[in-house]
Amino acid sequence: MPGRPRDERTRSVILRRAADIASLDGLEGLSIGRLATDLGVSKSGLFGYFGSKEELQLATIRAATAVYVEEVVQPALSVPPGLGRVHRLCENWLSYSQRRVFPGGCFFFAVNAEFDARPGRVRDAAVAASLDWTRFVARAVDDARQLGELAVDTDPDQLAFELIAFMETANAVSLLHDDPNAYERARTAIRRRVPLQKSSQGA
Amino acid sequence: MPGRPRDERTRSVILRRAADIASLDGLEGLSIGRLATDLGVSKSGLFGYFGSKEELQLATIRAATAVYVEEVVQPALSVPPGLGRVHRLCENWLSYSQRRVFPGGCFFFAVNAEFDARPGRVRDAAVAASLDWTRFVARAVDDARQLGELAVDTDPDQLAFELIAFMETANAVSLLHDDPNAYERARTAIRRRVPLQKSSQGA
DNA sequence: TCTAAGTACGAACGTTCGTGCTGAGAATAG
DNA sequence: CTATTCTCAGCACGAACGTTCGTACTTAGA
Repeated sequence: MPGRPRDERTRSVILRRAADIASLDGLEGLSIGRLATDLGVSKSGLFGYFGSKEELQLATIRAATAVYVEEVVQPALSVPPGLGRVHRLCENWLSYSQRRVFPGGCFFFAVNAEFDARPGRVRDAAVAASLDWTRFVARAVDDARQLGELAVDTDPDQLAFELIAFMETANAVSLLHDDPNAYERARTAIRRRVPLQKSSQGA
Repeated sequence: MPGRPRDERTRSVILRRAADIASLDGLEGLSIGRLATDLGVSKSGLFGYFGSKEELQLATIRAATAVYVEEVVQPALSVPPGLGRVHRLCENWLSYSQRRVFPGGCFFFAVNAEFDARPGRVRDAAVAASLDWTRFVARAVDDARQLGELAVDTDPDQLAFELIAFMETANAVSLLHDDPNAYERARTAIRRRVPLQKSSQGA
């Protein structure tokens, strides 16, 4: 049973690179031999860290999740609940995608599209991460609603759907058409959909 | 019939199946051996139709484009320009995704996400198809605007971005979370963003 | 009927994939 | 110091990949 007691720092270096590659070529396009060559270690040595390709893929998703939480989620939690947090959340996401924290744009956009029709543990992990994120956005929206900063009859899931749609499409368009305007389009759409300040129609 | 290229009907059967597989597993996950086994022909025989994997991928994109045009674009052209056509376009797209014309949802959503960061002819073809579609939607929106059915200061590219965002995200959410509500969310978002009938705020 | 063209086949090429096994060398315990 | 443990590189394996090749078989035209 290999995989466990190895150097933790080396492991995280491997996984950070794995996430970069996966954002570009997908988690299937990520091959152990190529990753090993890339990092200047042997294929079997790297393999020993994980024990199987599927474990490597799952570990890569966990590592990417940590980056995502640090880049997008955490800094939004430092803002009090309400519209401010909603906007901060969206801006963090757009910045995370635009700055190419992963060279292939949002890691999860790539992986979700790759595994959305392939059963297995990797898909399950991707689905769970996506669900967490969707709920987090909906919660932030609902907080703002309950604080009276959005109309009482606002459907948090519906609004979260629309905000996520703008963000992910900005990511997609920017990558595919190398069009930096995509992010400004998303920002415009978000501003149009969600008021910047508390409106006068609170409950 | 000497001199004729290989049987055109067989070729299109191959490509239709290739598009189905690619919508599920991507154009890289589409392997010649598997496709041949799937269709009950020899690998080399199938290979002879295309000459290289890249040519097979390009031909598959062309075949999928034909399906897309027939399912989404053509029937929208049968309704006169204006808001009606815009709504028809969106509804055709959502129906095409929801009915799983390709078993993995929208073929182009899968392929675009797969190749958005990989240079090459396949990417170029995907980009071109995406650009055509985006312009087609923006044109339909602009037609409606010029007919006075949308506010004169409507930005067609911006609105097209938002509509496409709703549609593609419905496709993604439906696949990943097996959530049929996703399409209704998109329809709700579209109705909210684009009036069903000509409003009173025309130019 | 004979010939030429052309399709589709099986076999095999070299490469890369994921995955085991083995053995050298470093680290650590007594 | 030796003895044990752990890590990683090297090598080999079988399978699958895209691709090439030689060759039966089919068919059109002379």
